[in-house]
Amino acid sequence: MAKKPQTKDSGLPTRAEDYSAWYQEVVRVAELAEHSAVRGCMVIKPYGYALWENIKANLDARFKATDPPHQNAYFPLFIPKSFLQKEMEHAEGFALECAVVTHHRLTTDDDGKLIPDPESKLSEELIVRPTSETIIGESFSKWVNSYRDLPLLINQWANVVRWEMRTRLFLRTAEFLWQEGHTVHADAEDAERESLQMLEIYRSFAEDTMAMPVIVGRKTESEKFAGADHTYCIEAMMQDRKALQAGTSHNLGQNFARAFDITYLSKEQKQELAWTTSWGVSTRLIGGLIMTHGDDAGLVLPPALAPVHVAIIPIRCKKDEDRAAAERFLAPLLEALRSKAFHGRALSVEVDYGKDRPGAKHFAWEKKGVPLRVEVGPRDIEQGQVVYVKRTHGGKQTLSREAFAERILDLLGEIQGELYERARSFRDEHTVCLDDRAAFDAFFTPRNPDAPEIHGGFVRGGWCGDASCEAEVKDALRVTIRCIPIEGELAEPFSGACVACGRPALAGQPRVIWAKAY
RNA sequence: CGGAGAGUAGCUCAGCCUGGUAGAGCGCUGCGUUUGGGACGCAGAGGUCGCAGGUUCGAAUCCUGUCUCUCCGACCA
Repeated sequence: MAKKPQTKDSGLPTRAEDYSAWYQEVVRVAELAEHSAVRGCMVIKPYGYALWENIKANLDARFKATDPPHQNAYFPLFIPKSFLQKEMEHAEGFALECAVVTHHRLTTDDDGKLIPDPESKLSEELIVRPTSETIIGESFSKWVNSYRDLPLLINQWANVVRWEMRTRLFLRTAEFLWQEGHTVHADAEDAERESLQMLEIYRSFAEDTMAMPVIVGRKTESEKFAGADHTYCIEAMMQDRKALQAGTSHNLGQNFARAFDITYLSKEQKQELAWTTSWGVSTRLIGGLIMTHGDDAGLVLPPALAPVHVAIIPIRCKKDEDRAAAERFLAPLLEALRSKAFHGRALSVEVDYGKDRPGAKHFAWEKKGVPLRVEVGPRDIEQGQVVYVKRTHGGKQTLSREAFAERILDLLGEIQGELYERARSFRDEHTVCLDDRAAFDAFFTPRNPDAPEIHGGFVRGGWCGDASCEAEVKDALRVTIRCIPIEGELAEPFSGACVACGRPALAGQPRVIWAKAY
């Protein structure tokens, strides 16, 4: 393992020193996940999984709250190879990273070692799902008969496997957890409406719940999902100024309906080919959360998703009578706090009666990103007050016990807002409009190529629309077009030149977002 | 999958060059003293040195193979 530089404050490498080491240490010290014995796969630990459960609960409610609502279902982990064969463009997109099941039984060889039983070779190999369009398409072709069956709006929460060569906890693992929505529509307009509706849910979840600002856009041909007509996405900027695709929504057109014969009888008594969409977000969002809000002291969590909202650290609680006094003082406070809810979730409050000294407890909860830490000592009990520290600022404040209980939702709301604002100004500070290739190259080139410092960001620049131009930039600088913005000022048409080649930018298209990406 | 680095206690690492049978700090357990931002004393537990072969009287150390992780590329949510 590479040597990890340490700072004496937090024991963590700093982001500026070594961003990658910082990320990995935050995942470790916050007890989110660890590497498993299986190559490329992670163990998600209870605190990390609690975060995922909160993400899941929030999104699940949003999916079910649409009109008409989406419903959850579950489809098999294994996909017959022939299903992938039916939509080759899609299959080719995943071919390089598929796990293939070839046998269904083990036996022992002459040395007593376990081997796949040659007698048990499958007549048709099974692919561990890298995504489920094909197997769900097969079901949908049976479920959809009439225009009355449409729209069909299904989501599944599942694990998927993509045999990645290079993995990083949460950001890219061979197996990951996600949700994948799959829908069927009577016409192109309704499918388009659906893919945009789900994109908007992702945007508001990212911004309102994760406090992570995103750019809403469309992928270029070369970046879109294989098999889709077009792909929408939300793109966020991490603190190393690289882009993270945080969610995607695909309008699949009639590609999968054609491959899997998803047809319906219309009102006009005609057999019609349906239109489908798919959309998903994954445990990668947790990586995004870490890299959007984390600081050199560790994880920082938005209150809307934090597994623990408030950590209470009693001072002097080892002796029975001291602990009893603390418990008596805290009982009404805990009751008041736990009866409240933030972003639809009851407040989670932990009292740390552990053996460590108070300072050690502060550091531990700070590393875990808990939004508010509260300190209650004998002096506070005497005066009926609590001392609290916001994770976003660190200064100690004092409030009466009752006032704190009354203010709690405001405090959490302030933290939620501060995190969003901080992330948005960071992104805006590192987003530039450029029209000149030399400036573009300089922007994306580190001063020290041997140990690249954090550099670059988002460039808003013109694009001629030519894929070979994209390829040339990617080859030269590892910079790609993250998206073509479709919302707000960013989506205003641009009539200048392509920042890469100087030819006129595509008419009616806005400046596109160029960046290095995860 | 290419290039580079690294696998020794839960974590961070020393020991390897020059072979002689396992170390430190932190963490963990017990007892005591402590407790308002990483406490201290005493006593303990914990490692077939990534794995498999080989050389040797003897391997953490030398050789071969293999697996895994990290970083940089290619590919990708």
